[in-house]
Amino acid sequence: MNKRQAQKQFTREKIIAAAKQIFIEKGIINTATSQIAEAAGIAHGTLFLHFPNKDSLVVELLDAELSKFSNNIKQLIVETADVNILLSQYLDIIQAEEGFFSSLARELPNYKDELRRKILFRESLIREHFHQVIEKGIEQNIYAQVDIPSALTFLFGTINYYLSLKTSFVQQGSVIEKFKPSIIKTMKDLLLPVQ
Amino acid sequence: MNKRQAQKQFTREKIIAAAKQIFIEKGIINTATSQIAEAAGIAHGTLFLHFPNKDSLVVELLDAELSKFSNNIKQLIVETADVNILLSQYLDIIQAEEGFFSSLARELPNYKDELRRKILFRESLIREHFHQVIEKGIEQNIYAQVDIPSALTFLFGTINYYLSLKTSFVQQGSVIEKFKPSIIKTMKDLLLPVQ
Amino acid sequence: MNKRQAQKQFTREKIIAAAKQIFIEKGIINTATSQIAEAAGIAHGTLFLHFPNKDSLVVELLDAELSKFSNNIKQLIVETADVNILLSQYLDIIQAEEGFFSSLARELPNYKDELRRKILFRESLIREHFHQVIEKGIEQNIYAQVDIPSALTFLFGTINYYLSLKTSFVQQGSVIEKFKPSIIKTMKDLLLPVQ
Amino acid sequence: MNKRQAQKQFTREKIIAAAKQIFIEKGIINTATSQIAEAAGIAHGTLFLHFPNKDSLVVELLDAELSKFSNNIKQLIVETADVNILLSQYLDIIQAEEGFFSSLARELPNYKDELRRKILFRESLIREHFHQVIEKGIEQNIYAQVDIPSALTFLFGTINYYLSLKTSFVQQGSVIEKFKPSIIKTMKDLLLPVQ
DNA sequence: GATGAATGAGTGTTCATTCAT
DNA sequence: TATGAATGAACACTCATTCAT
Repeated sequence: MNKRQAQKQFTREKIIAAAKQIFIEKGIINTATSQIAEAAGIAHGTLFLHFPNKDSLVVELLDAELSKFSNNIKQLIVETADVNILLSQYLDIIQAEEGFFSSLARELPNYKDELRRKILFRESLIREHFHQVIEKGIEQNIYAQVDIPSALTFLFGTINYYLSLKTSFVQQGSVIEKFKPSIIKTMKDLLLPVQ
Repeated sequence: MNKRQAQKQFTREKIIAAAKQIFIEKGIINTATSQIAEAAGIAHGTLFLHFPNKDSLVVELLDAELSKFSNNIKQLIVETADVNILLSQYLDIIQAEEGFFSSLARELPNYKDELRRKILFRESLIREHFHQVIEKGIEQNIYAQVDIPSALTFLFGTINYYLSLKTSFVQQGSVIEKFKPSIIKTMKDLLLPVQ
Repeated sequence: MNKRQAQKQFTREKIIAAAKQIFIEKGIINTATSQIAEAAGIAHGTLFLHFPNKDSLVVELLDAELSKFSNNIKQLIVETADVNILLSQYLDIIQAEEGFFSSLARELPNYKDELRRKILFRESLIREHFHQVIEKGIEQNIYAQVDIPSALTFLFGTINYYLSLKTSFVQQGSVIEKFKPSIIKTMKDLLLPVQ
Repeated sequence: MNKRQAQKQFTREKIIAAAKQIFIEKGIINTATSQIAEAAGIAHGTLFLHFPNKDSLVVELLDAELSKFSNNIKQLIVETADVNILLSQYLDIIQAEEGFFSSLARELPNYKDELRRKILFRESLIREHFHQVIEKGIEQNIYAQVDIPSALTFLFGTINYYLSLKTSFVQQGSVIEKFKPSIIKTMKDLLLPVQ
């Protein structure tokens, strides 16, 4: 990559970085593209040189971020077969980018169909991993015979709820950190085998 | 109340009614005040005679609606002591106004602090009822010794999740109707006493 | 009409008047709506209160102006059966609003289909009158047996040519005035009966 | 011309060729310079290396094209002394590049003074040829004693009118082809000698 | 000489809110 | 009290032109 390309890549990254920062702070939907450009230290028009429109910037931003996230999760999966540990580590990863996921949870229902589908598809891949681990646990009589999809919707729904209403649950600091024990405990209760 | 006051009250109610309709159909945040006024059959400026700004209309609308909802719930509570029945009826009430609650779930995270607090406070009252019923059940060894607040956050979080992403879960018809059995079943599993 | 309506009407007319002025001076296509608003002495947004978009302002402006023009022509028609007189008076009417017709001739080919059709339809009505007068003249052997539609296209095409390239034909003053004798003379030559 | 100069010349021609194509398809005024560059297969900035600004590209393009056209015409002139034949062949040449001349007719009135003057000067050269041929015809009593400049403005004005409003006269195919007979017939009528 | 990323003023349009009627 | 015309800041997006590489 020559200097030109590097420079372009750098600008693109400045935009993405600024957009991500703003996304975390106040969401993208209610942020003007001019503000994003200003935060990135570039001219307003430059933004549209790198992204044909605001939507595609959002798509790219979320796609990149969720892709990183997915990769982290995948590695995790391979290494553990215990739901509690998996869940604990999953929550840690979310917590590490909690501002991001909180904004995502807040804005997700307002995204256009296609983008929402894209994001929910990524979530479904993660659910799949949880599904397999729980399924094995049930086979081995470690876990109760719950309906796994329902149980997972409870889990993901609850995490989404905490994230989207984060500011109502904590004044500062991490919601996930605060409620992690209770989330894990409740999942444990739900999976507790009948004795 | 004299005639003038009655007239004023009537206009106010027309606005609220129109706003509610629009709120259900497409949410309030992305609806222009002029459209609300038009739907109410009043002049645009009249709206601001009754509400100092758009936000306060939303506050009033939601407050009124949730107040009605709360009353319905309260009656319900008195009459039942079984969580399953309570939950089933609670879901029925939500389903009866699913458009409204779906919009609410979608927009809630984007409301200003005060309004969000108000709405969550109402939710907390309902949680309280569930809490009491479950608590009694635990005392009577009918339910497992779960952490009640956590269990309830799972419940309300999940319902919220279904509602806010309604269009992703069902193409048409009711999400609540579709997932009611699985919600009830999973809560049952969660409360299942160790034997 | 109460004061309110009168005021609104007045504003609308201010916009139309300003737009017409600008239309004459430099054309509407290359004029920003903000400039039109400024010239009208109103806020930029006000313009869109009276016209849903720029196009509809142009349509209204042209429609109103051409309608006035048509009415003038109609009266003329009734009163004369001599092509030379008719043409002379027709040119006078154009000359009276030459700035307007010059801009129109310049911009017409660049208008959207629908608007262009509308305008050409009005022109066709006028052609119709000329057609009838010439037809009668031919029947009475006053005029040569020319193909009337073709002859009229020559006439209207030529007038259009002078108008659209006005600034190339005269530095100041009226093109129509300048070339009126030659236009009339040439039409006369064209209609001159074989003797 | 060394290799570098040759290369430069080649690039310049690529730009002109691409610009011509676009000019024919949709006109230059409403085409972005970036699109022209893209069509030419060069970088956007390169365009401004060869032409100081968009206008001068248009000037060059039209000048070159009209120069070729003029040469064709000149040859024609030498070979014929009959207006009908001359006109017929003139229309054929226009028809052969009708897309180009249609765009030109549409955009001409909107060009800056200097460019318009340049183009009209070329037209005047062609008029000159027609003038001479008609003049001779009049001397030989083949044609009526019309005012030649006026008659020619009728001719060129009419052709311009057909070209600039081409899409209103034909849905597809050539306007010139369609109206060639009537143009020739009407000119004949106009030049018909009094007997 | 060629590149193409960057610029920034400009575009048509929207909308919560104000205020004279 | 009710009206609705007016406001003007804000929005996403375009484009001729510049200049470091």
